[in-house]
Amino acid sequence: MSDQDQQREIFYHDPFNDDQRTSETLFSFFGPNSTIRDDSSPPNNQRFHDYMGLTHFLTGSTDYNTPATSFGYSSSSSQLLFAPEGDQKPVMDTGNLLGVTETTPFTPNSSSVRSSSTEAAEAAEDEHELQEGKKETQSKDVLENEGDGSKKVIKQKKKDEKKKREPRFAFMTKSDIDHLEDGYRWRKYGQKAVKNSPYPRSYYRCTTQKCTVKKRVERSYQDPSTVITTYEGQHNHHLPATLRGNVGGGMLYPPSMMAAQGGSSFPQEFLAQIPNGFYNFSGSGSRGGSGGLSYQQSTLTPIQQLQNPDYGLLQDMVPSMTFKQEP
DNA sequence: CGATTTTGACCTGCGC
DNA sequence: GCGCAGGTCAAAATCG
Repeated sequence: MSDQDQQREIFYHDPFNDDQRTSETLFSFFGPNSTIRDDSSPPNNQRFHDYMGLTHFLTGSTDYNTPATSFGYSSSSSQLLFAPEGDQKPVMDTGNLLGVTETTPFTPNSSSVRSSSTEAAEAAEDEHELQEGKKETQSKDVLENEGDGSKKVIKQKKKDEKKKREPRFAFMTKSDIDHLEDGYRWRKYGQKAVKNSPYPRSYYRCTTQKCTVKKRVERSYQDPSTVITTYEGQHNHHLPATLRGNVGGGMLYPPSMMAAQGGSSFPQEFLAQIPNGFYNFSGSGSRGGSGGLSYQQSTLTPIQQLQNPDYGLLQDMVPSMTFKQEP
């Protein structure tokens, strides 16, 4: 898809016309004065609970020592660009939801952003199904060559296994840290240079067995302070029981998060993507320290939700969101 | 010594 | 068909 198309088909979200529920529900819990709706307990609110767990994990992450400037409330400006499959490119400006007035225009011309939005959007196409027959054929060929092609056999098997395209969600985070802690454990499995960008893109996979969630992390070359994180898939497990530098669990939630534990109406799919790097918890002492509790909000900009036919639109995932199309 | 990262090779899809 | 770019694999290196 061309940039032109992308811009043409953008859908804007008007935060001012959002009902109050939306902002509270979706984003305000990220702030220190947030209010959390506690009016429902969906079956999957465990996911939300999981992310509450990231707090104690992050408590031990002082190694990263993110500057306050990167996570300061005042610097927050955010927007959400949805790039669902097909032609629609809704834009959701969440600046207001975060309690800030300034919003940063999304520039589709940014190649690094493009690589994460348009390309990811394109990647989200279910064209893999079109290739299915072809792949199967290749698979057979490889299997017949098992003598010296064990690697390829494994590769093909894995490819055959993942026919399903997982939903994706990308967002930008103002941070000096490339790989932001989110409570889950990730294993880096690749790194690639990004075209037109001096910054490489890193590929991570969730280390939990049978969990196929992946994420890509890259830094915007136009704004090196911005990290673009793209999640793909949904965790099928809780937070790892034993986390690096963790002592005990779940005792260091900030007030807003404590409140959130009571329940949430957030769809897990959405929540599963948001918290990455949203909070930076600095504990006292080094790794493993669990001393003073302080947290800072990072500047996070969700840029897209990439859905596939197996999953609903984000609007379905987050019913409380409303969208409107600019003329 | 197990877990994780690095890194070059390989595979695939797409545009020309 | 070819070249490019994105994505993945897996051996080697590194880390804790």
